[in-house]
Amino acid sequence: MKTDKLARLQAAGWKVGSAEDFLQLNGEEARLVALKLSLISAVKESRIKRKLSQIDLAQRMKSSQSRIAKIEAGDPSVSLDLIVRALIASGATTRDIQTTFTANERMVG
Amino acid sequence: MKTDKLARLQAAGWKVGSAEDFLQLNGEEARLVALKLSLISAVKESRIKRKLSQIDLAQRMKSSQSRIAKIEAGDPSVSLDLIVRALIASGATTRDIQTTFTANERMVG
DNA sequence: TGAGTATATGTCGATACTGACATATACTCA
DNA sequence: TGAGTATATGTCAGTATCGACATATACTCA
Repeated sequence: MKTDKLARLQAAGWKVGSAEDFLQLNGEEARLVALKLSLISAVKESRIKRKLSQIDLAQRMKSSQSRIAKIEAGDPSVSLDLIVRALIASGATTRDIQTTFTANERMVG
Repeated sequence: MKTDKLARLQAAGWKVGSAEDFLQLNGEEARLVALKLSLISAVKESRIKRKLSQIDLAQRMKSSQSRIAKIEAGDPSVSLDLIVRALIASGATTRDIQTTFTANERMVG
């Protein structure tokens, strides 16, 4: 791609891809996935700790038992939003959430 | 609603709502919103700190300038997933993210 | 054994979210 | 003034994600 055209595209607000960008993104994607996995573990841990069934937790966050199962199974159809909602609804404390985040970040650097 | 019907619904995995649940959810919803706002601030801070334009950041995460603007404006069409992606892509360090989380949790209790 | 309870898996229609794209506003600086 | 650059706002079609729902599997315990 010509440099001037690239500059014009960038000026207009477009994303411009490259192999390097792709590799970089993979590293960041891995970091996000690692974070999700940490939060998922925290959800199950928090739920069990408070002796809540999946149905109990589902009621608390107005979701369904099958969604909770999918959250804990790491199903790809589950968003970070939903995971964090579940973590909050499960009664995880400030410190629980913080610790999860910290532990995850420590792992992935 | 009859109790036995409620029990059957619960056994089948359904959510069952109530005014109390609703109020509880609002508190948890507020907590999630507060978290999002903290992370949004962190994105802008991290981006500025590293002297990246919105276009630069958009390229890094294969998104568009307009999306970054919407993230930073707190547009309701932006998910937690996207905010965290932006935060990671902006080059926020382990400590930055951790600090954001800690500060947020301290605020919301 | 079989009834009760908890969890897992699969499907579906509705909605939320996405990047792409156009365009507007705002702020340099020559 | 006006060209260049950064940010903001609005729309849209495609895709991701949602809760709802059915059903399967697994584990107690009487």
